[in-house]
Amino acid sequence: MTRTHPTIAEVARRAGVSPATVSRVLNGTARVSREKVRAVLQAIEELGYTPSPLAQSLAKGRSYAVGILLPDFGSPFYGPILEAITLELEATPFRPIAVPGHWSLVRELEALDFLRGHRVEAVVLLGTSLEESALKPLGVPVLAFGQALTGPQTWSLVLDNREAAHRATRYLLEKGHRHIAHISSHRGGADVRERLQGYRRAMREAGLAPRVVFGNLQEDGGYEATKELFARFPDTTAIFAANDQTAIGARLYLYEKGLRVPEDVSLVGFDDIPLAAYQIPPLTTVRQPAREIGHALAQALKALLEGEVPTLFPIPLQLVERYSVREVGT
Amino acid sequence: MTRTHPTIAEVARRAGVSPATVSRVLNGTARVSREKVRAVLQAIEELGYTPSPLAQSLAKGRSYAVGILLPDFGSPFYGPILEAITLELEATPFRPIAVPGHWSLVRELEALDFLRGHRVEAVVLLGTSLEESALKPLGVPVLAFGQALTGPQTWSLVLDNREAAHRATRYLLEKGHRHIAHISSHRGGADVRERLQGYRRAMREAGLAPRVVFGNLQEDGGYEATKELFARFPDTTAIFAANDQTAIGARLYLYEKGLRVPEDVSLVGFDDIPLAAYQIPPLTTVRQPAREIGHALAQALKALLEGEVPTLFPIPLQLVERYSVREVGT
DNA sequence: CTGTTAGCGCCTTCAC
DNA sequence: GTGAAGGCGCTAACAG
Repeated sequence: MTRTHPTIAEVARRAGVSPATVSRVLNGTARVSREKVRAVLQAIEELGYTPSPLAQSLAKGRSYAVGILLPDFGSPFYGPILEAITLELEATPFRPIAVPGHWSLVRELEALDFLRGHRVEAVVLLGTSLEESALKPLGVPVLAFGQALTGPQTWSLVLDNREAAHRATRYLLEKGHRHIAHISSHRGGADVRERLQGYRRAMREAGLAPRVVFGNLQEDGGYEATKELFARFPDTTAIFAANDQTAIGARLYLYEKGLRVPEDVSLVGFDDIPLAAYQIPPLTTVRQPAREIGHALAQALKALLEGEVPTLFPIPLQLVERYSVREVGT
Repeated sequence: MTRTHPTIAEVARRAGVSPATVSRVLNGTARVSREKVRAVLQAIEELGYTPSPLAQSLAKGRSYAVGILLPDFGSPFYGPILEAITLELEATPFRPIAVPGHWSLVRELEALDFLRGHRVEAVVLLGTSLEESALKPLGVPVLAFGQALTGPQTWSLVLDNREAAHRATRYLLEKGHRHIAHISSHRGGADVRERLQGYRRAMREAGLAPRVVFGNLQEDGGYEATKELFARFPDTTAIFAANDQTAIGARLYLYEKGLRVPEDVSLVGFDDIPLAAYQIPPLTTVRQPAREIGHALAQALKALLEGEVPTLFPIPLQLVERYSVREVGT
């Protein structure tokens, strides 16, 4: 805050009008005579005046801020979603305050406190694992993605992870695989658990024993989990990973062990992060379209902020067939 | 902004003291008797009171906000740097306002206006391509990374991109490569241009003709640029890409054309994004350590905000040898 | 149409 | 130690 910021009073004085009039031309709150408008505009120009959002918020009684809670700014999945939301919000008077929860529940709660303190008018939750009760004190509408939250003033964009994971596993089954493993995680939101359930169901239906190991949803976790996987189940021919980063970590382990993809081991990811299509071989994965998700969320957000009830029609999850899966003889 | 937020006046009334006293216990501005402290604390607790940063900022005359301008929330390189800075700022009273410039100069200027409007107390520029003159109206200290800016109240964390690119190219030269291409970009900041210069110099010194094509610093641009590259120079045996994303795009093109890495074509990237180590084969690249960069920036920022002069000691750029380069016979 | 008067929620003198 | 005022920059009635 520099002392060099002119205030509305200075503009008023220079234009020979009252502060209220300046405010009026600024906000179009009421008609002002052409002459005064000109004078005000000119004064604003000359002074390089910009209204202080701080003061405006205080006076108007609203912050025009919306909180966006995501796990990590560096996430190749959530980063692009945040980008998409931000882009759409630019055309509105609302300004996003993005805060990372660093994959930790306490951090997420702190972040929520922070947002509450800043009087955000709505909150978007991306991939959190919050309890519904934690949202109570917020007192503002909440939009969740990655976990289905219910409750008053709470809406969720829920994609059918269970079904998609089931389909992905069946896909592997149909390609003739029998020894299919899943790399899940204890970290992450409900979506990750649902993928595990979808996998489990498909395996059960096929009369096969599930083989599940756990990572951290990051590349290193995928690598380690795969190491463990092959130590326990050396005959695994296909891996379905809970997300692309995990799949990419798995890929490296396979590479180092001389196991070819897809010749020796088939690999399926989840998310379709930008880099998935650029893996070697290009990764077959379940696509969660960041752009569309961001769009849907932003639309709902706008509705919410205008006091309307948002419509969150679900986005279909599609398996994108690339080249990391091969058909095997039964 | 909900009407349900208790104010300092309500706390005061409930505690049987004056608002000033509540403020004092809140900020430790002056000694308050033990009893009143207790009463105030209790009232705060019972009411679930949280001070409004808005009002505090207005009253104190400072925003405690710092602006962070980056190209894109989805960037695998800048995202992690933002994450690192944010993490370090959490222990301070300052709150980052991150805004994406979307790789466009006008957007960057708009973002600057936005930050100025919000009275940020300092600005961090990540990978922008702003003119020094654009910073003038900001009126707050600026910290730049990715382009060396000079001027009053302006500091830059400058890494020697030219030298690093020179070394990367020499590395390829020493491995026996002669037909070395560089994929640069017209997009991006000065650092990208400096890499081009470093490459050019190394080639010149070796008496070789440079072969340069341009992408957009994203994967798709790397792919296209490589296509163009091989159309024009089919005998290329090594590619030095201006960043990892470009290298990864190049990698896909090579894969599709049946050119093996590193057997047929060697590849070197720049940045060492998290996924670089997980490419197949793991990508040899010039490491720009996100964590350290974030740390250095955050430290300088703190110094700046306390009115000190920041010390921005340069961070060395190291070539990380992995497996995407092979030695060829001369 | 436009100026005056009150705040928004909080902090900071200034007296007591 | 503590309360009463005044003000941060702006908007929103309220009178003309």
